[in-house]
Amino acid sequence: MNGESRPRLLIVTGPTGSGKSDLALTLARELGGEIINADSLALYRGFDIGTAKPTAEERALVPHHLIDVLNPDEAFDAARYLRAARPLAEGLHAAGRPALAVGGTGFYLRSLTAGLFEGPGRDDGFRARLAGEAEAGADLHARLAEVDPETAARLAPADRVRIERALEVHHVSGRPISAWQREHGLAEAPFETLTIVLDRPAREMEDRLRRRTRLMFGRGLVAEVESLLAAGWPPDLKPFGSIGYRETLEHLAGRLTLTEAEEQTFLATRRYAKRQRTWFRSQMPGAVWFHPDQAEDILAAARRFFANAIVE
RNA sequence: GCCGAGGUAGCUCAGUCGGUAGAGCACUAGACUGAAAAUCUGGGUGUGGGCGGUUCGAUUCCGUCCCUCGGCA
Repeated sequence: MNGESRPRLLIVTGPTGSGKSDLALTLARELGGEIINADSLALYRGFDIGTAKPTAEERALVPHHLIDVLNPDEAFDAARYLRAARPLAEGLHAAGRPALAVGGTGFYLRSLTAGLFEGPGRDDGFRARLAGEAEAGADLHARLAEVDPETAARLAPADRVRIERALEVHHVSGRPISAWQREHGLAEAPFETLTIVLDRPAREMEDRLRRRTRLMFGRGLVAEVESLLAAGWPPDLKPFGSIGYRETLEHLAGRLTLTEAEEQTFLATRRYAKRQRTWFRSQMPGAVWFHPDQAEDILAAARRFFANAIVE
């Protein structure tokens, strides 16, 4: 189909440590574009070293959006990401500037490009009540089976995040989440997208993640955490539960040596990279996979993508 | 050299009154619609230190050698 062409959005993603940020910076400079962060943790101010956030110099070279926009105690989720990122991408397109969504949070990227059903948002009061009941021994999975057997059958009894969300949606809207999901079908497509997934051979990733982890601790991850704590942020905030930060907190609490904290951070990062790959494979069909060394090819593909009228 | 303890999965270990073995972590595959660096699901990957003996059958019992750790010389 021709007609009104949708705004174009170039997505650059890949597992942690694949080299997304560097390549995206190159692409954005060559294309004269701007970067919209798609990393769930780079949103938080003060979490710099452990998130390998782009430096001030890098951000001076290319405009970056959605970085350092949250305090550590601010709630955030895929819906808020969608609401923040979509207007940015549309605005860049309207201004004639290539928009690049760059980051490893696959769920956010899919939400941006495929949407989320427009049901009820998070209800913290309800969540708190549920948590209390679960504490008291309530079988939430069984409860879900009564109101939404389809979803209960799909979810493992231990998957409390999804079970609580499903109960919440039913409680607030009176409709099972499975109905919302079927109706929505992840069928939104507000953008014309080119999705580039960067990846490297296992051996290479292993070396890079080792080096990356050592560098984070060498650059003062422990001091960064200490200063966040000194600023009064409690250690149970969401971003403190992320890789590198939780291990550092364990170290500061005396439960891990520095060496153990670094080793566990490395292992967790490697495991996370694997999960990301699995997500990109199954949830981002149509993505084009490259080795970051193929920068020339990627740039050429990106130029074509932004230059040509896309005809479907 | 002597005495003691121990060699079982990639690591730390459990167990087998003799019927070829299993936990955690690691690894691997997967799921994912408002917590996503989160949350969860499946999979055991093994010359049981070497050689010999007893036995229908040895990782298990016996002998011997090797190795590791500790103690004594």
